[in-house]
Amino acid sequence: MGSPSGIGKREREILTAIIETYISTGEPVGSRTLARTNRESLSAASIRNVMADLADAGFLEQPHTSAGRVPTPQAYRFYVNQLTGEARLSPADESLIQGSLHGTQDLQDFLERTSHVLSLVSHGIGVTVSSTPALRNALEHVYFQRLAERKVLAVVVTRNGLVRDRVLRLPNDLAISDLEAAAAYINQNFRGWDMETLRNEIAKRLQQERSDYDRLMASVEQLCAQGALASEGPAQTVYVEGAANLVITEQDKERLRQLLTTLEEKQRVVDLLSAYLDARQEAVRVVVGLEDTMPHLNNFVLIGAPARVGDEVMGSLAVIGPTRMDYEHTISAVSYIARMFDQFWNQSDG
Amino acid sequence: MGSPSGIGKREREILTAIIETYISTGEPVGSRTLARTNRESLSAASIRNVMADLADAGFLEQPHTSAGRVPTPQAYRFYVNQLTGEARLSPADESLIQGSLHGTQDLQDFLERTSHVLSLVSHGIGVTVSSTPALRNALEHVYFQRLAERKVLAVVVTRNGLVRDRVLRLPNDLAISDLEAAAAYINQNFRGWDMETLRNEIAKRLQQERSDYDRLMASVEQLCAQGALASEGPAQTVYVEGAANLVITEQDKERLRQLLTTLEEKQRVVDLLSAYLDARQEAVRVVVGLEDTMPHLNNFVLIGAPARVGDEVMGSLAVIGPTRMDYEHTISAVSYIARMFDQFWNQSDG
DNA sequence: CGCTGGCACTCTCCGCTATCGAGTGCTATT
DNA sequence: AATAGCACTCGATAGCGGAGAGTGCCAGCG
Repeated sequence: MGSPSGIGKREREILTAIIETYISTGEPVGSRTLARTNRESLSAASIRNVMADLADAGFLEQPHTSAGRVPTPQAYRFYVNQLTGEARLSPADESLIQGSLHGTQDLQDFLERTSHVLSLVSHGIGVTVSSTPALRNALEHVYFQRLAERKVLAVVVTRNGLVRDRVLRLPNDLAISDLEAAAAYINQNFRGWDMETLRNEIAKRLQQERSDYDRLMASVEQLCAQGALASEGPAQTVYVEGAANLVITEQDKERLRQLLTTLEEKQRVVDLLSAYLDARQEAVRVVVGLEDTMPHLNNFVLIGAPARVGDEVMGSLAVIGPTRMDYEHTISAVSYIARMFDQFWNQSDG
Repeated sequence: MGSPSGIGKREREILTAIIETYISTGEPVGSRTLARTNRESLSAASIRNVMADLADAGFLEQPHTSAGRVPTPQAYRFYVNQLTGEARLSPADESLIQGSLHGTQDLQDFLERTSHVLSLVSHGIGVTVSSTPALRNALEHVYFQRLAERKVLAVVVTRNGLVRDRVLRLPNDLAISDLEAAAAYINQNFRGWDMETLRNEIAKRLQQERSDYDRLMASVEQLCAQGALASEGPAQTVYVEGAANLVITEQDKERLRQLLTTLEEKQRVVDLLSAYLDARQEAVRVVVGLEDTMPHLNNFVLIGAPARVGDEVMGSLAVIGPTRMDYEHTISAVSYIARMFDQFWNQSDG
């Protein structure tokens, strides 16, 4: 994949040069201009030959006959693979990120700020999603508050510091004491449990011990049935920022509209990230070729990483940007923030 | 204002006709086309005369000599004033709104959905903001959860159902029992209090009774100092949706970028709404001429209303759209949702 | 006196054509 | 195998001219 058979050093160098000039100029690059700008000057004609080969191999395309060549997704993949990944973030960007994230209070806050600063430094769209709580979603504490007749506020704190609140409408009214008992029962018995298995366990116990705990279990069951511990919760939080950057990138108005519409449908964004970002992988991942899953997103790349603390995945952060973007820079930014994330929570949890 | 001196019935009718055709076509309207489409057919020439007068009076403008006339902000204000406000929302829109808002759990949820549905029915930008809690912000319940050493989660439930959570870093560690005592103290003594006066009262009692409650009051004070009951809280929540609609409206790319950037800076949006939406007023308010406060927003209108339950203002909802938009329709939509808001909370609180 | 029709004039928009520049592919040459 | 030259293609740009829409003004009609 990284270096397909039949591609030698000369070809690789020229391909890289083409991609880099295309990224910086945005216009199809022709043999002549390339010959002029390139230091080890080969003649334009020789470059033409190489370009023809590269086009045959699927790395280059022509918008139309007699225009310059444009890199294909395959070319970008090649390019990304041969990046060293050693580029450092500029001090200016580092301090911008530090500044934006300073004083972060909790996960939601962090994700919101991150999506914003990502869009700033990458000139793309910054996207963050809190991890689907279905995975490793441990209960820290639950607490019920009676608001009105048959109306209860449930606040669930998960181990990773996510707070989820939800107003429940119950079929029967519960007294404050019932609620307190239910909360105490759940907190004592199930702290640290995964929400999903917790609900199953409660259902099971309900069967077995119906006679004993009758009143208590009835309350618990009623609360659970109304979704007090729903693991879907109020869906994942999704933050998308930097739509303005899209305007610069995209010339086709109709497509721009579609892109914005897509980004506003949060579920689509969640799907996109979860389709490509594997929670297990450690490093930054670059996906060229989003058009497979999302047709409007041809000519866009996803550069993302899981946001994790130790082993626990709390969410994902990503930049969606045009294929012609500064890869090294954006990759460093994403990985920098991902590292900051880990550090930040370790330091403040320890 | 509504009918400036020197403007008679004929002028009013023609002005209205001009505005309406401009709204529906989007193109400068000329005397000939107007003469053709209008039922009580005056000749084009007569209309020209009237148009010249209206232009002198500041209601119409010409993009260039020998183009049609375009309404000025002043014309829109006239137009909006003479609307009866009797238009009903179409059943389709009503059910769209009902459907989108069905199953709403809490205020944040409501505001988020509202901004979305507003953008859908108005083809503008839907904006909602939760009211600055500085006003009438009564404490319902507070609850503390120890997360780690010197790290405490504070969850504050306000009387209107807003839940605010915040992670506090304390200078000294507090035991779980300290936290429980502090919460109990606050809940018992200050339920229903305004957050601001509450903090002052605590400071006062701290002075007086230092000797007695020493340990308890120390905890309480520490928690307050770290902002457990901060009335600013994590700022107002702001929801902006429908950026895609902006794309259709706006032709100038640079301006589009600026608009999107502005809308992403939440504070700007809050400022905008609070500048024009008076919490005390009951009805829908239409503001033509946003360019005074926000230069990029020339050619945009704000149609908004406070979201209130009885006397309490919980937030505001608004549509920002191009000056040429369907005013009657949007006004009904905004007012419909504002009414639904009141109903919804009355019904579920009662 | 107000309304109307007519006329000359001014713009913008659209399509057509000619031209230019950048780029390609092929072939002859070193 | 690399290079230089040549003919050809295509997109972008500028200039031109006509069509359409609109205006202002003036003279005539009820």
